[in-house]
Amino acid sequence: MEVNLFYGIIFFMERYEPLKIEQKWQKKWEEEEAFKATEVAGQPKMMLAEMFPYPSGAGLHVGHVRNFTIVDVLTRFYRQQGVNVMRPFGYDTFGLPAENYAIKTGTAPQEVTKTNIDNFRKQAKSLGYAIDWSREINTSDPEYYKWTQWCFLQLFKKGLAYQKESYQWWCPVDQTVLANEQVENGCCWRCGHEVEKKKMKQWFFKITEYADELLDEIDNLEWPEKIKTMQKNWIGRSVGAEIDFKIHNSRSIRVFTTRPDTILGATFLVVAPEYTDLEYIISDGAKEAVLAYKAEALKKSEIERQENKEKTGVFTGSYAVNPATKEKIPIYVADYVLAGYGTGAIMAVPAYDERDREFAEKFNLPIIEAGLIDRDLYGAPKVTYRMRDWLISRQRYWGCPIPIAYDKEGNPHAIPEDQLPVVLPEIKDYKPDKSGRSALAKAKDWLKVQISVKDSKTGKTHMEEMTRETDTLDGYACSSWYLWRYASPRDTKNAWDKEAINYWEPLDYYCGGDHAVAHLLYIRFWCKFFADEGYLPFREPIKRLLYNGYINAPDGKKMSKSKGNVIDPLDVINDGYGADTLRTYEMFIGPYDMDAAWDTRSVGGVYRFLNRCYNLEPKKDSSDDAIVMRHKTIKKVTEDIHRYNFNTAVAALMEYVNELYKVGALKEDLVALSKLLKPFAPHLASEMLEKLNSDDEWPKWDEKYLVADVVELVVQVNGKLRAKIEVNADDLEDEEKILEMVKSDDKVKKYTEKGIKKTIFIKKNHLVNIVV
RNA sequence: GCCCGAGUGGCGGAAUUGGUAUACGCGUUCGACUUAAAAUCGAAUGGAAACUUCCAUAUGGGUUCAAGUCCCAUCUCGGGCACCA
Repeated sequence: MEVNLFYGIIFFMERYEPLKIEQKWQKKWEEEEAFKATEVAGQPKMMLAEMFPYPSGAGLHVGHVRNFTIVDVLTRFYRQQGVNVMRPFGYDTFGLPAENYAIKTGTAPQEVTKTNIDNFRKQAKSLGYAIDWSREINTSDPEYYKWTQWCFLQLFKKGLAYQKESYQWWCPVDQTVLANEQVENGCCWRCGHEVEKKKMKQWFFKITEYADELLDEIDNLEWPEKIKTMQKNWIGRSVGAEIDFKIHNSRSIRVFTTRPDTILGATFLVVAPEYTDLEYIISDGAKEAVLAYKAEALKKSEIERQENKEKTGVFTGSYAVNPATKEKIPIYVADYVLAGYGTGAIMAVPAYDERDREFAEKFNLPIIEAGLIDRDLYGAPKVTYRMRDWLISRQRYWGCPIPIAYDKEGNPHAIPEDQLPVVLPEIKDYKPDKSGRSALAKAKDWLKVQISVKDSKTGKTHMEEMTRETDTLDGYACSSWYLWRYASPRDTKNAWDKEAINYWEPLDYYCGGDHAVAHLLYIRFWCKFFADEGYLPFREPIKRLLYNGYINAPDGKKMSKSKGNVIDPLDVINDGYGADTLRTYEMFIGPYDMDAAWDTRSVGGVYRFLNRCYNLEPKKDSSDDAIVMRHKTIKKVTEDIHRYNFNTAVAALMEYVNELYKVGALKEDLVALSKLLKPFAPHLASEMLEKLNSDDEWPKWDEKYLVADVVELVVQVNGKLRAKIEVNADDLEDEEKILEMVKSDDKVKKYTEKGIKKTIFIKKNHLVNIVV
C-alpha cells in the first residue's frame, strides 16, 4: 500500500486489482438477478441480441467477445438511460462438430453439448455481460425443438414444406446433402471437400414464395448496405418472358429469357444436361453421344465446371421452330445452361449474348444481327429468381428430427402436434453411411409410430403404423425462430407468447459477423410466413443489424489452431488484465465493423487507462476548463455510442482522464467519468460509483458550457494556415471587425503585402481565408 | 469477368456537413523516482530543413478561395457473386 501526501490529508492509494473487483460484482449481479427483464407497461423498451453462438469445445474466442461486448455496451448504455432492456442469450447446438466429436470419441453429442454450454456460460459470466440468464435457450433441448417441429408443421400444412426429387449438392465426406447457401466455391462449408451432384428426394422450404417481398423490403431495413446488396444479389430477380419453341405437334421446349426482344437472332436452343425432358428431345441417332455427354457433365464437380469455361456441348439431332422467324433451329445440350434456373432451357442469341456467341463460334452456328422487336410479341411475361428453394433435410443424426412419418404407400403424414416433440433417440452408432439415410435409420424401435388417419370414404379415424422420417433438419431451421422464443422462453403451450412478442419485438439490435445471406434471409422468410399465419404482428424480425468485423491474429492472419496464433480471451483476463480491460480494448481496437489485428501491447495501454481512472483522486476545486471538458466528454461519448463509434468514445474518455490529471478532478468529474465508463468497463465503474455513493444514471450535458467566450480564429492565406488569433466569440457576429483584426495582425501582414484579392469568412469554423 | 468496400506517421487508427491533417493508443527517445530493474509519473515524437519555410492522406489529373473528404483515370488490398440466359 502506497501512502500519498496531499493537501495535508493522507490518502491510502489502493492498487487496481481487476480480478478482485470483477468477482465481487459478478457475484452481486448473479445474486440480484440484476438484468432480469420483465414487461413494464408505459416504459420505453429495447431488445438486443447477438447471433447466438455455437458452443464449441474451444470455448469463447476473441471474436465472440467483440460481438457480445458491442451488444453489452448498448444494453448498459440504454439501461443507464432508464430504458427497459432485454438482452437474452442462447446456444445454437445442433450440428456437425458435436456429432463428429461423438463419432471420434464415443461420447454422446448430448453430453458434449452440455459440457460445452456449461463452459461457455461460465466464460460469458466472467466477462460481466448484462444478460438475463433466465431466458437462456438451447436449440437441442427437446423443450425447444418441440417448437421447431411445430414451426415445420405449420409450413407443411400450408404446402411450404414439401418433398422434391432433384439433383442436389452432396458432400461425400459428411455424407449429407447441403443447401445452396452452404456450398462455398464448390466445396462443403463444414469440411471443405468438393461437393457432388446427387439425385435424391429431399425436403424443401418454399422460400421462393416470398422472393418478391424479401427483395422489396430490403431497402427499408436499417442494415449495412453490404449485407443488403448481398441479399439482393442472392435473390437475383430477373424480369423476362417464357417462350415456347415447337419441336413437333405434341411437344415444345419452353425457354426463359430476359431479352424476348432479341428473338429474331435466336439461331439455336440449348438445354441443360439435367434437363427433365431430355429423353424426349434426343433423336435416335444422337442418343449415345448425348447420354455420354450428360454422364460426363454430372460427374464433373462444380469446381471443374467453373475452371474450364471453354464451351462444350453436343447436338441432340432435333430441331425446333423459332416462332418469330419460323426458321428450323437446332437443339443442343450444353453444361453452360443450368438446370435449376429458369426452365433449364434457353434460346441462344449469339449476336447479343457473349456466351451464346462463344458457343456458336465453336460449333459453327449462324450469328444473325437481326433487329429488335417489341418485348411483348412472343411468350408470356415471367419473373425468375436466382434464389432456389431451401433444402432442409440432412442425412445426419445430431439435428432436430423432421416430424413426419410415411404410410405404406410412402406418403408423408404430419406427426400430430400433441405427439411433439419427436425426441431424438439416444443411439450408440452415429456414423452416417452411403445409404443416403441418417444413423436414425438404425434405431429400429424409434422408427415405428402410430398415427391417426381419417378414412376419406367413411370419415372415421383409425390408428395406423407408420415409419418415421430419418432425416434431420438443417441447423438453420432451428435458428430461424429463436429470437421469438426469447420473448417467452419457458412457454409450454406456445412457441412464443403473442403478448410478450408484441411487447419486446421486433428486435431493436442484432449483432453478428457472419451469416449475411443464409440465416439472415431464412429468419426474414419465417417471419413473413408466421405473420401471414397470424402468429407475428410484424413482417421484418430485425430492425437494426450491426455486422461486426473479425479480429485477426497479431500477424494479421486469421486465427487458427493449426497456425498456433490463437489469442484466448480467458488468458487475457487471467493474466491479470481482467475482463474490463479486455472489453474496453476490443471496443478501442478500431471501428466495430472493420477487421482488426490483435495487438497485445495495446491491451496494456487500455489497462493503464483503467488504472488511471481507478486512481484519480477528487480535489476540492478545479478549473473552468475541466467543467467544459466534462460536458464535452458527456456529449461526445453519448453521441459516439449512438453512432456505434465505440473506439472514439473510449478515446474521448482517455482524453478526459488525461485532462483531469492535469487540472484536477472534482467529485462530479469522477461521477461522470464512472457513468460514461460503465458500458465498457462495468465492474470498475460500479466499484467507483459505489465509492462515490452515486447511482449510474446516464449523465446529461449542458450546451451552455460548450459555448466558449474566447475562440481561436484560424487565418489562412491562399488556403495555408498562417496564423491563429484569439477573439471574443461575440465578435464572430461582426464580419467587418473580424477582417480588420485579421488584416492588422503582424503575422498576417507579412503574407498580404502584395494586396488582398478576396477574403472568405466561415463563421461556424471561425476561419478566415485570404486570397492574395 | 461483374458488383461493393478500403488505401492517412514506425504500427492500430482520428478528422461526423468540403474548412486548423495525424485526436486517442502502441512503439521509440529523453528525464524523474530507485542501489538497480519493473511499475508509475513527466516531456518529445510525420519527413526534410533549421528559427520560418517547404513537402506529405496509394498514383496522375480536375473542380474550388479551400480537397483525406467531391469528379475522372490508374494501381494495390479486402469482401461478395461467378456461365443465372
